[in-house]
Amino acid sequence: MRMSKLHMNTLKEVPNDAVVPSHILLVRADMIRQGASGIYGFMHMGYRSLRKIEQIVREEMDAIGAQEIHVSAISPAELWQESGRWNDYGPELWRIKDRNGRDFCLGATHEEVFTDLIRHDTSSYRQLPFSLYQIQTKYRDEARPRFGLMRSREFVMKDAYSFNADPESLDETYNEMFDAYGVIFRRCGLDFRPVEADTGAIGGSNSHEFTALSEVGESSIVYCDECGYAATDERAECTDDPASDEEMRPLEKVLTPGTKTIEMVADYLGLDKTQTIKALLFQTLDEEMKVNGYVAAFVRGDREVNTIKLVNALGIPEYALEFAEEENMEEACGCVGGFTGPMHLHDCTIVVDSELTGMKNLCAGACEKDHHYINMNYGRDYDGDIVTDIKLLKEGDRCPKCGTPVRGARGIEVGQVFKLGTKYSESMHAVYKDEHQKEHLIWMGSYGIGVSRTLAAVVEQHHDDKGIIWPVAVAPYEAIITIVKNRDEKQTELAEKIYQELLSEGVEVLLDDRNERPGVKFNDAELLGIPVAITVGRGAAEDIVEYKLRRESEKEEIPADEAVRRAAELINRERDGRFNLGEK
RNA sequence: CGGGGUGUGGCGCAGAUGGUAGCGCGCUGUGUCGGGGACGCAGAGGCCCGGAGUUCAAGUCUCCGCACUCCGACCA
Repeated sequence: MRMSKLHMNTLKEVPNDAVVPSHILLVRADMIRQGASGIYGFMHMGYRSLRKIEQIVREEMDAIGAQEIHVSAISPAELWQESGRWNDYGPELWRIKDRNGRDFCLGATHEEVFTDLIRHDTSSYRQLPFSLYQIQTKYRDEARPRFGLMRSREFVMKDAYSFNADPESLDETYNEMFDAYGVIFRRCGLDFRPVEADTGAIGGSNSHEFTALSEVGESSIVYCDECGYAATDERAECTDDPASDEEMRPLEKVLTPGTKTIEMVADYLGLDKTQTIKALLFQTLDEEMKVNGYVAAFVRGDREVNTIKLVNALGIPEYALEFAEEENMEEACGCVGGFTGPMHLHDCTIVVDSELTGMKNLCAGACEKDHHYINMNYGRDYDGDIVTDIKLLKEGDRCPKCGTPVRGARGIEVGQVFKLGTKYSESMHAVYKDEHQKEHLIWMGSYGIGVSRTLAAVVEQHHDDKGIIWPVAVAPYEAIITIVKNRDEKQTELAEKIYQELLSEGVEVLLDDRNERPGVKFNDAELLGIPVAITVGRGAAEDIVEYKLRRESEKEEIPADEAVRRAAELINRERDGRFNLGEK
């Protein structure tokens, strides 16, 4: 590609609405452009990189025998009603009507569509197992799109679905997918961790998230260096502290004026936070998003409530739980803001973290202004409607597998795999017959990769203050030839020669033949992040060029032939990203 | 959804106390340049987000919308 013909307009200044590096750089390099909040289009450079990621995904899916298809991004409401997700998915599902008023939605994910697709023509165990996938634009009407491609309302996703005869077969496919995901993200040059995850709105029994490590990521994970355990913080089980063997002391109500927070109470009474009970008040919503109940959740004062565990314990979808409107709940349930405890509450579901049942003589709100109880004990003084683990695991807490303190990290969720089990085959009646004519539900798995988000994750992990540093495997172009002085025929001729030679070597190469000053060209080459840069300048008469890799700081003056040879060699070695597979 | 911020040429911004718009970048032409976002000269380009008010007069003041964005909630 001759850059004089390229339609591209790089930006010198940081766009005013971009805050994270991937967003800033992708916009500045004119790889993406915003259409509306959370809606982006891809310009030539960005689209090339996107397609490279797609291609890596495609190759690895094909390698494990998954078959690529392509269905519509629009699906009829009936399918979603059949599975129950027309309601369960919540406002994030982007609903549209046709001219006759018939309901549709833009596909947020395609479990229903794929299940429907195969249920009519899958009748025998002999047809199983198989997997289908597509690479397609997905739509989720996010409450808060942000950070460019990181969380957008329209995004490119690879979604795969497996159809298996039994749980063992599903396990096998799941493991193949899991391994393929590792290969895909390594080939893209990402530093990532697979972690145990919650199944969320997709459902199912078992799930792993692939998290690309990044400070600006929205996922929070914990992992154990000792035993290798890794999970999203919301998913991670917590180990309860051992039960106390203290004697139960008599319950006592004490005056604690103005102590609305755990810190204040603990200070005022001279207690450790572990001797207090923290209350969090929620309200639950029905399908019309109207309040239909209240929940009081209790954890030890030093802990945080994990709302994912809480909704799972309550058996409600995530969107149906939110913090309570305090006054309303006080009126309905008898709690008192800042002084709520597990006693004297009524008309609400009381959820008690399992750890509290073993703790003795704790301090909790008395549901009366400026008063707390001390020496409160589970079983004697209060009970819970639900008693289970609702704590958030934090850095430094004990690993649920081996007890070593875990570490925390942030990351970008670039992929997630689910064992769906029979959730969809049951609601949508997808069955097969075994060799004895007996009907069984099909076991399913679902496997997603956020392709456009992966692009953002690569940039997050590969950039410097000058711009992007693409790994060769996902670079829009692999090499760039910069002509320092366009008017110098020696330079243009040599650059042209190198250009042709690289093309004939199969290298994807940009020739910067624009009538610009060298500074502009160098800056663009670095902003765009092209892995190999060959500069044709004052040495042109002697056939000497400058050879530099974007990811390294040293430049070398070498003969043009050698530059071509070295560029082609490096690019051919790194082009498919497989050289990364040996790393770990 | 709650709380904040911002909407002014393509982009980034400035426009006290109301008087009909300016700067930098970019763009067009031209000349001098040519190894790190050059300089000179000459230009083009704006219903100041929308609507309704107040006023002799509104980018500026008042309401009401809308959009984008940040923090949180939500989502994954």
